[in-house]
Parts: sequence; C-alpha cells; structure tokens
Amino acid sequence: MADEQRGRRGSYAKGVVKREEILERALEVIAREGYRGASVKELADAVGLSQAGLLHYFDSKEELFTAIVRKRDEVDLARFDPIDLSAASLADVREGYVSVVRRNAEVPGLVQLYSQMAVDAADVQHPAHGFFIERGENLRGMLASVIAARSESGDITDRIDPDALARILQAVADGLQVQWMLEPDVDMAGIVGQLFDVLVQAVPARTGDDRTA
Amino acid sequence: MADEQRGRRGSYAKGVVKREEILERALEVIAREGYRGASVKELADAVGLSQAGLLHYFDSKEELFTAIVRKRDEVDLARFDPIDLSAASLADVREGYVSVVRRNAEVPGLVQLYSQMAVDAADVQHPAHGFFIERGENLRGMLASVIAARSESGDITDRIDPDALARILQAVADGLQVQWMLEPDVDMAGIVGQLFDVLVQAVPARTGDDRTA
DNA sequence: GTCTATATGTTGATAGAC
DNA sequence: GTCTATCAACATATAGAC
Repeated sequence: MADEQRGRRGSYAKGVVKREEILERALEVIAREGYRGASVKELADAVGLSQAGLLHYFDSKEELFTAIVRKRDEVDLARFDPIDLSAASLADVREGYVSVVRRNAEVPGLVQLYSQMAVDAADVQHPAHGFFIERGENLRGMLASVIAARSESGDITDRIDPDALARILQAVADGLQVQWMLEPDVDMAGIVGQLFDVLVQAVPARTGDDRTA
Repeated sequence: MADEQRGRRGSYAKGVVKREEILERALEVIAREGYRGASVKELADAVGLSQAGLLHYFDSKEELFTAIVRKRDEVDLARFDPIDLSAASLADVREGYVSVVRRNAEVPGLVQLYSQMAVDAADVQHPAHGFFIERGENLRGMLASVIAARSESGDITDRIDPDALARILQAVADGLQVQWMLEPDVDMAGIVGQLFDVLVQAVPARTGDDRTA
C-alpha cells in the first residue's frame, strides 16, 4: 500500500512530506478551479512549482494524476474511518451514501477529475487502471456486506442480489455526476436518496432533507 | 436539424452524401477497433482519407467527433423508429431499455467514444454540449412519459417521481458502462433488467434471459 | 475534392546549472 | 530540490498544387 504511494524519487523523509503537500494543494486547486484535462504546467503553476519541479516528484503526467485521484480517495475515506461497518445500520449506510453524493456536488472540479480519469483508466495500460478496479471492489464490498446482512433479515429486496445492487448504487452515483456536470441543477443527493429508499423495502424514517439547495 | 448536420463546406448534394459515408465508416471502425482519444490523422487513415482531406468536411476535430456521436444516435434511433411510444407497454419499454444496453456490450469502441465525449461535453464551450443535454432530455422524456402513465394506474412505484426515475435509469446505464469498460465481465443488461423489475412494482413475465453471454 | 506540405502550437520529458 | 532551457514528438489547422 505504502509502496504504491511513492514515486521513484521522493521515497524518503522530506520527499514524501512534500509530495503529500503537493497532492493536497493540487486537490484544493482542482476542487476550486475545476479540471479540464489540465496540463502538467497548469497544475505546476497552481501549486507553485515549475513544470520540471513538479515532475521531479512523479514519473509522468499520468502517474501524477493517478496519485491525485488516489489522494482524493484517501482524504474522503478518512472522513468515514470512525464508522464501524459491521455495526452500521441501514440508515447509517444510507446517510453515508447520500452524504458522499451531496458533498460531491460541492466540488465540481473533483467530480470532473474523477469522471475523466475513470474513463481514461479503462485502458489497461493506464497507471490508474488497477486503482479504479480496486476502488470499485472496495466500494461495492462495503455496500454489499451491509446489504447482504440485511437482506437475510428481509429488510431489503431480494429481487436483486447484493452484488448487482451494489453495482447499481455505484453506477447511479457515477452516472448522475455526468448528468450533473452537464446540468448543475440536477439534485444528485435527492435522487440517490429516493432510489435507496425504494430499493430498501423497509422505509426508514427520513433523517432529513437530502437536497443540497 | 439538417443545418446542424452540415459542415461549413459539404452542404450540398454529393458533399452531404460523402459526409454521411465518412461518418458511417468512422462508426464501423471505432466500433471494431476502439477509440482512445484518437487523433484526426488516425481516423483519417481508417476511413481512407488524408488528415486534411477528412477535415475538409468538418470545421474542427471537435466538430468531427460531435458529428460522429450524433450519427451514432441517429443510427440507433432508427432501429426503434417503428415503435409507437404512446402505445408501448411497460414490457416494451423494459425490452427496449435492456436491449439497448445489451447491444452496447457488443460495441466497446462506441461505448468508449460515448463515455469520453459525455465527459468532454460537460464543458459549455464544447460543440457537443448542447447535443448531450438534448439527448438526455429526449431519452428521459421517452422513459418518463411511459412511466408517468403507468404510475397513475399503480403499476409503478410512486415513491420516485417519473423524472427522477428516468434520470436513474439513464445514470445506471451510463455508470455501468464505465464499470464494464474496466471489467468487461460485468453483465450490464442483466443488472439493468433486474433494476427495472424492482422499480416497476408489477413484475411482468420475463420475456427471456437478459444476459449477454 | 483531395492531396502534400507546412505553419504554428502545445505537450511531456530531460539535461544540466545552481 | 528546484529552476531554466531545451527537446522531440505530436497535434490541429491551413495554404496551395493538382
């Protein structure tokens, strides 16, 4: 795990620290100013380095952006770290799912970066290929484990197997992002909330309004 | 409508015909050999023209690829032309939806092209921006109109409004494509079929096996 | 209408000074 | 570790011959 996060060079001490700083800064900038297939130079300017200076820490442009996406996930996951999945209620899962989507609507640039990278990473040669596969597996694994447990107790529809259900929840979130990039008025969180309530037969009391605005 | 399909130059007679020929040929090649952000030259070679010769028919690379995506839709829609939407049963809609997804699994290159373009077209400046907005509206309009009619008669869940439901069906299809590009084993048609059956409360007799393989 | 040739621009990557 | 300078490798778009 740690190995994958190191570049060829910045493997020790200060190098690693600086690297992380760069990635954090890059995420801020992209979140704020958007990402449209930015060049290394553009990003370098944004984080306060020359193009060569930035590439000192990464082997290539693709590796650089792969590291950024990785870092994004790392940051996002840290927010959910405290949650114990095995003890999570369905309402917890619902709230987690919806809140992630809601939060995405606040960082257009990151949504754009993610969508772009996800498509590019379809190429087996792309450095982020393996990452996106693993990421999907982890994401769906979290969903499916909770779903499967509740499914046995009859809380959840048994007309879709947990794996397919997890794929659907992932797909809806991803697909709505594309619709939302095209039309920012789309209420992603509200829609995924509705879907969750229908797929999960037992309707829990709504904890609040899902909508962003 | 016709205007949008004409380039600056090839506006008349033979030019238009040749243009359409180019687009059809491009679709074949992309469907067969894939698309990875291909350059104009690559496509030109594939369709048997020089780069300049190809750009003779289109104002720019972006316009060219926008025309290709447009053409793809045109071809696809023609296959469903005979269907009268106002008379369509729920089973018809289900079958149409599932079969489109099933067919996509046979043309990886086109899926890749579509996904890539959809992300790029998020940019308001992109020539395909308006096209993708319209396309989404049309697609969801078809779904929503049938759904709304059935919803009143109680065939469909009323816990999701027709618009949201249509967005969900669109999003799942798009999102699954990304998963499928990453992992070609994903059974897109099977999954969307299951989803449809759950969202539409009255389970129609399955007309057959949705799976591709 | 199609080609060859080329203008013009950008990119990612590297070499080498400091 | 970071910069400046430079490179080769494309890309798209256009000019002009045929």
